[in-house]
Amino acid sequence: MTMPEAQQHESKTRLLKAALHVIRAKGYSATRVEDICDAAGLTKGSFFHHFKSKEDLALAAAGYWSDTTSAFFASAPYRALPDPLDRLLAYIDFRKAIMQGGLPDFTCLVGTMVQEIYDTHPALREACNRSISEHAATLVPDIRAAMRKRGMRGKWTAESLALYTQASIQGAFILAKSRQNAAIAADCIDHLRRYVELLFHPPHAEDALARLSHLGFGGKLI
Amino acid sequence: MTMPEAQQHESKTRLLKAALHVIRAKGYSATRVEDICDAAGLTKGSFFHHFKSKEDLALAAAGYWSDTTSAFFASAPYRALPDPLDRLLAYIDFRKAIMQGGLPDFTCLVGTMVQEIYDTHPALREACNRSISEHAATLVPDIRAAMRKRGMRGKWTAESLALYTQASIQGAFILAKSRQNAAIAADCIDHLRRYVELLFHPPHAEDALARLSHLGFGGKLI
DNA sequence: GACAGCATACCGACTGGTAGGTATGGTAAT
DNA sequence: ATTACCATACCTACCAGTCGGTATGCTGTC
Repeated sequence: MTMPEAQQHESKTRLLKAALHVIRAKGYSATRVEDICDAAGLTKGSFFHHFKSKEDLALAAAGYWSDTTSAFFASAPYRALPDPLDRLLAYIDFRKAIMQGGLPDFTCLVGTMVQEIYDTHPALREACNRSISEHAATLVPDIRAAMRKRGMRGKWTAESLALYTQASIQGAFILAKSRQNAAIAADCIDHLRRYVELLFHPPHAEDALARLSHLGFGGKLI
Repeated sequence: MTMPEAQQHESKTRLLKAALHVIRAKGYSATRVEDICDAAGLTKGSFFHHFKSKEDLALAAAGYWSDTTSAFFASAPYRALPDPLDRLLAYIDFRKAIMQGGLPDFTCLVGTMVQEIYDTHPALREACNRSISEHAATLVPDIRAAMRKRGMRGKWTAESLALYTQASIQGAFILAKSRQNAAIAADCIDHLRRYVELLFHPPHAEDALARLSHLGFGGKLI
């Protein structure tokens, strides 16, 4: 958690917001600090007054990203649902619903950056990792509660499922970028939702029996 | 498909192989052509003799990547399995098994590049897209055959499932990079495998009934 | 088989533009 | 008047791409 937004000067948050957009469009290495200044309507004087280097800005941007996104999800309406599994599924639906506008508008800043810098900028990598891991962690209580509610005896943990949702979403962004088309990302989210449904809502016994009879095992149970 | 490897001069493939490794470690924008030359043990003179620009190299690298990976998977032992679903699951197991060595060794070149350049290098983006899409397409016949074999009436298509496997794998790489640790990627692949199993091997009726009874619906069927 | 003629392959110094960062100065607020 | 904020001008390292040059073939011709 970085400093509350209200205390930051407007220019600083303008630079941060500009950074989010430009970096998501061009990647970290390819964005010049002047690109960010232009997008923010400021100059390098202002930039280097608020940030001591380009990497310092990236660190601040990762923190800003974490703060704004976590506030965004925490206040989303689906959070009010009473059932934990419903909340988890609604989270997935929400992730799909907010894929609006251009790719740089809904794509993940830290997922984009970490690919370029994981081997060369350790501090920045760790900031990205924190952002992803903390977001995933917000899903864990609901997953755990849903598991307990149905007495699940899985070979997987709530933590690993939470991280897997993030992997699916990040991968969906990569496909969307490669096709320059958000539709494929929505398809991926559908698969992710289906996975969670299958994990927690296994097919009804009717279906299972029908399927067994289709395979030649029918009647054994009855 | 680019030119057969045998016809290319050794130095050119040395540069291409070096590019695969360096770009996967540092990203496209941050790799200097001299980095690639150093890794290949050659000089810029040789580089610009074989490639007319850095982007030209990246295009060639994407083609080389497609060629070598598709040959690699086509000749993998699991391809000999008779059942299409077994082949699909074995593909997933294989993807997990080849996650060995450092991250730049098993990570995806085109998935890494496309994040940086999708908005600024259209030709390169398209090359990355071709590589991903063609690889995904190799899974479609097996998925389709497995669906037919069990008379599946899914709301999803073989193509979308094939692409989703790629999204999961790409996302797993992002998590692995952010944690500097391949183990998390393996966990993600386990979830992906579980999803495919659940899609094609729904739980046995015994389990389903047990679960229903646990929820208080037991006995209705019998 | 020797030699001319030419293409391919490679080297490494050089150039020109670029971009991160600095130095300096000006303005408004406290 | 001191400090925070921001703009302009400037510095300098870096890096994609160039270019002159060398070495090594390969091909036909006498």
